[in-house]
Amino acid sequence: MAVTNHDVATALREIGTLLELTGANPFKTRAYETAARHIEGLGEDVAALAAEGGLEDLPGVGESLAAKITELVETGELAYLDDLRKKVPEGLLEMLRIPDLGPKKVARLWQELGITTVADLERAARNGELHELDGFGKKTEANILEGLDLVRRASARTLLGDALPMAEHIVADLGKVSAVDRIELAGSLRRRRETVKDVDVLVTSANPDAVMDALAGHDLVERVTERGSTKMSVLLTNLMNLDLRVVPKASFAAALQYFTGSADHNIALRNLAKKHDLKISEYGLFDGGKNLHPKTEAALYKRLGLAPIEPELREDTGEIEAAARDALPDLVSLDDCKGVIHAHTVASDGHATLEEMAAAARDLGYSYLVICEHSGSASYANGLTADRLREHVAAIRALDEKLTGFRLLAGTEADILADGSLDYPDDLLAELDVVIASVHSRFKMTGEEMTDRIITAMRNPYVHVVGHLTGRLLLKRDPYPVDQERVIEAAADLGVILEINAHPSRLDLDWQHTKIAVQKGVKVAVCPDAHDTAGLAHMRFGLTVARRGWCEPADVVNTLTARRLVTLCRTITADKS
DNA sequence: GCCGTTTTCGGCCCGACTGTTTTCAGTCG
Repeated sequence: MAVTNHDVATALREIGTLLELTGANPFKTRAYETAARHIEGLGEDVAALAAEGGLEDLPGVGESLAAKITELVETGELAYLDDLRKKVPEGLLEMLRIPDLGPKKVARLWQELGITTVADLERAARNGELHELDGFGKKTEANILEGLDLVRRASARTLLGDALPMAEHIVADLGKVSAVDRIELAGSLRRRRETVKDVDVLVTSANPDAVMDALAGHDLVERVTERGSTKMSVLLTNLMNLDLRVVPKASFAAALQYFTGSADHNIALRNLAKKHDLKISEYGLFDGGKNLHPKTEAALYKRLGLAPIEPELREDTGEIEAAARDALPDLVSLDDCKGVIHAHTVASDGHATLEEMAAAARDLGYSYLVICEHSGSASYANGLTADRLREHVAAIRALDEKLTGFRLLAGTEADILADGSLDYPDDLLAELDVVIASVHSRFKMTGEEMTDRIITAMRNPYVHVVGHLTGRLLLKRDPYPVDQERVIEAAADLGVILEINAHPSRLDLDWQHTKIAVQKGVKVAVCPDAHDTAGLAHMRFGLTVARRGWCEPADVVNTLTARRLVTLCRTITADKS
């Protein structure tokens, strides 16, 4: 299997981490991480770029890294990484996951006490061997044991779909506290990352202690882990960490920008500030010793010669350069979406009726809903045989007739069989308004077989949309191997739409490939994959992917009216026939 | 290891908090 951009980025990151553990120059380790990030966000194949000799044009890639990347993509191996792996015990990487244990401490535990695994570490901590070490005290030893316990109980990351509602609930409650002046969610939640490690909340207040007391007493707070005069950390009941920062009123905009991140975006922004002889911190934008106190984030960006950058775009993947040229996308929003595509009902594995789903979609302000049940091969999901689908289409048409001011459209989420065919006959598919084709079985093919399978399905004239392209379940199941770039090329070529499955566990396409797809002119459909009326709210999470993927309204087919969506699908079929 | 509107060498974002320290290193974001 060819070496992908992701493989290269992973290898470079591992080198960075291993170098940290060997006590290398921290700027050298950072260089590996920077390069990894740029390669992961790259819109083209790094192997192809290596073949053309263009690697050194990439930001963060110089002579040395270009040689290593070339070796990796040409041979599938990297001697430098293999050597590092031989030098550094594998268990040290696992130890780094423990809070407050960083590369320096782990390296000392390894070199001075011979600790190479988490099991060694726990035994040594319980035996009181750690506090003998210079710079390690009894408190550190106890914290390591506590951290070990936490790592075992908590998953490292939390789904956006779980974390965001919880964080919004806490922010709303704190907002009612009289000592709170302004309060905003910051960090990766504000950027709407698909999974998050913790919650960042920013507050201005004349009485920080009162705010901290209120947080400490909140129902969703398990215990306080850190509390200073401007910063507090708590462990939430779901074992997520929440950081609260209190800043002066005049610093709010700078602090919001700062604590929203990402770290990479902020580093790039600070470098840009330096070129303007300015300095940025969470307290403001400084010209010499003078704080310019930007009133809004937009004002801060403007002072640096940049158009305002939406939080979802702040990943240092080209947004700063685009802002400098005033070439940022006009991001799609939920309000732009006129209709919902991809919902199930009791006919397959959903929990609500056609009537209930249609009413719920209309109540949310949408003007149409496309019903897409599973097909017969998805027997586990009570998928519809051809005969049952014919009856179901008739029921959808009949209900659509009765509804006023709202359209109910007939679709399917048909299984893509192992050979790339669908399990419905063409004459039946031709009756449907929207045909989504998805892989739900036989995940263990090679990447090449899987990619061929999906592209074969896309060539079927009646297929309008490819569902959840990689089949990933966030924090649970890795994507099956599929060459997403090749599928995107095929979609551009065939005019096929790619689904952004909006279920919080999927968010598939991911935002990185969404960005690549729309850059190539591919349209996307944000699909809640709703199995009940509450599931229609997943649209919100799908939109975060679209926005992080630089989608404008015209890139997203949900912004079309029902009539225009049906016309688009007919055109796709006609163009392929 | 990368990079240059001052630089091909000497920088590399910046600050809060904790714990182990009597002035600071490590970690985190």
